[in-house]
Amino acid sequence: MSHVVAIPAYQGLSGYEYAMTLELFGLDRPTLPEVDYAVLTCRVEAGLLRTSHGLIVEPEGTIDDLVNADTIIVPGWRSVTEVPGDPFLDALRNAHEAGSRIAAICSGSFPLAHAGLLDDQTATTHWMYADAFRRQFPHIDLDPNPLYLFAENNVVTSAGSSAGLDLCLALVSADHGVATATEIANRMVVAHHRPGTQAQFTSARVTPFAEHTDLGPLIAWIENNLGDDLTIDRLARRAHLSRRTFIRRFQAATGVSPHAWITDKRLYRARQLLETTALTVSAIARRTGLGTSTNLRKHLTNTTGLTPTHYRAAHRAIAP
DNA sequence: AATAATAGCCGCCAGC
DNA sequence: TTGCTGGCGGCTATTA
Repeated sequence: MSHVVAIPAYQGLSGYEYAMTLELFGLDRPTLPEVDYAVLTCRVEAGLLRTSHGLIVEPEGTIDDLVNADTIIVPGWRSVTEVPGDPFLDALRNAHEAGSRIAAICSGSFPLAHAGLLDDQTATTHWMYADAFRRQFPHIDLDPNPLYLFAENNVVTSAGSSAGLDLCLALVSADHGVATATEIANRMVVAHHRPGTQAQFTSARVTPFAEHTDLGPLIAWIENNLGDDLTIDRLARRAHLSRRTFIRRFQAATGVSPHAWITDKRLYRARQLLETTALTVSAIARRTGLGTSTNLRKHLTNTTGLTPTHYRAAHRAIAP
């Protein structure tokens, strides 16, 4: 009997995540007979359903079908403030009660949280929504770092958009083993199966507000001098602040500690150099302030899961 | 892969 | 009082 994967559809859902889930679980793969998923899209709200970008979707099933699903994949919910209607929340609760595995992509974790399915669990979501999530659900332990996270109660949450693909592959892996998941990943031409523990890409989250603070000029200077020996003492002196105050002010401005922020920037620069130049890894490490190639390698694998060589190869494949 | 040295970080608290 | 500062001590993370 097929393993039923239900995808609830509502007004303003994420079309990308909806389609990605359909593609992964719905595509017929005759050469992988053991992979026997039956996808059922389920209408949660009445009327003409459009994705956040206006695509019209026409689900086959209804909200009542959720309870019979083996797995439910909840694509991005339209709002971090709007509480979904009770019928949807009840359906999620009933399905969970009945033993369905429930997975959320990106802001899809919000309906799960509203339904109480994440109470006293550890969950994740897109890093941009982390604050909104924590404010509304203080009793849920939110970890904004991983790509996806299996809670203890048969519920899984994941970070933004593409992390949903990693999540879905992880589900396949749980159902049919790593080899099958890898095979599917290869067919979808997804470069690699990334582990859930891999960090969400963080560079973007740290700068936007920083330049409007009193440390703005210093932060700009740091970005232009990543190759220098940037110790806390030197930076504090340059800012005419004590060590202690510098660290505090820096965190207030960027949200992360100086060292974490600088390493993030250095790695980002290193990635650019790996992509666009033929410099040796050691040279890139030196130039970006990461020091040694070993160190560069460590940070790169932590964040992307790829070694420098593989990282280069992956980008060459796209842009020779 | 394990280790030792070093630097970063943070709670605490007194002082302005 | 409140709020920010910054020195100290020591634990933790990072690096070589």
